[in-house]
Amino acid sequence: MVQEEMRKGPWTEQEDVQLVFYVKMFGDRRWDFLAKVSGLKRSGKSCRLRWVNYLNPALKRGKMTPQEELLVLQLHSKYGNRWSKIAGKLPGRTDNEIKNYWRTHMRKQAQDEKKNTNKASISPSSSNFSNCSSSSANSPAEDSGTERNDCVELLQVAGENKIYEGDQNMMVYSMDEIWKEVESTEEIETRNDLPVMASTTWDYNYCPDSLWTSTHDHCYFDNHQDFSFFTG
DNA sequence: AATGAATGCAACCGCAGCAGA
DNA sequence: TTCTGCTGCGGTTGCATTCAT
Repeated sequence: MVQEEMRKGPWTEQEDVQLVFYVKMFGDRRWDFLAKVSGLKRSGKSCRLRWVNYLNPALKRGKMTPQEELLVLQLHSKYGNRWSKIAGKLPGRTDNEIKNYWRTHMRKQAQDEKKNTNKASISPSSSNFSNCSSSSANSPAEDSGTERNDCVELLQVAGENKIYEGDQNMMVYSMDEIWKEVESTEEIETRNDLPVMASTTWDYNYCPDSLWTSTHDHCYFDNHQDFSFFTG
């Protein structure tokens, strides 16, 4: 058999529409199958990535809020570079997004530190963010309690137990509330002994899962249906 | 206005883990 | 038990946009 050449690189609008359609139809599993039936000349892997990082309607778009940024810093100090784990605590954010954010953050931090060392004699106080995170870039701390306190402290410095009030639509959480949220999800996680769902699949309630679950081992695809209007 | 540097983000790659045959 | 294919993860790259000069 001649292997059909796979497309790579940026996705077109047409491809996006097509992928969304088929994911809605069959759910966000069995990516190889989806890639085949959709007629997209993409690998299953590529389709999954596109969906998870961009097309999934559960995703939040736009900049991270200060509380999300703070949470990322804290969770990173807890989990290290386990981005999917961190993303699991930030609904609507992807591991890729967090990873990118972290890289940017680290880059900024490195630059700031460079600057600070240059003028250390002038201004001895470095940023609170870097205090909070730098110690743990590659060594996740076991004891989250102290980090938590550090961050509460950080928040108090920033704004008396409240974070981010700039946008009226934005919820205002205390750090305790955020941590309660984190801990409660962990409790459920350990109690059920189930893996945390990646955030990107949360609230994916319109997916007709039954199309997959009817038979777990085999995917039945109704070939009689005409989807050619998409590929045409 | 032009251009080079910095930044942000989407996408790819390789690997590990898991489940089914 | 071993093999194979699929999925998901983390690291990395490359391109487009923004910023500074």
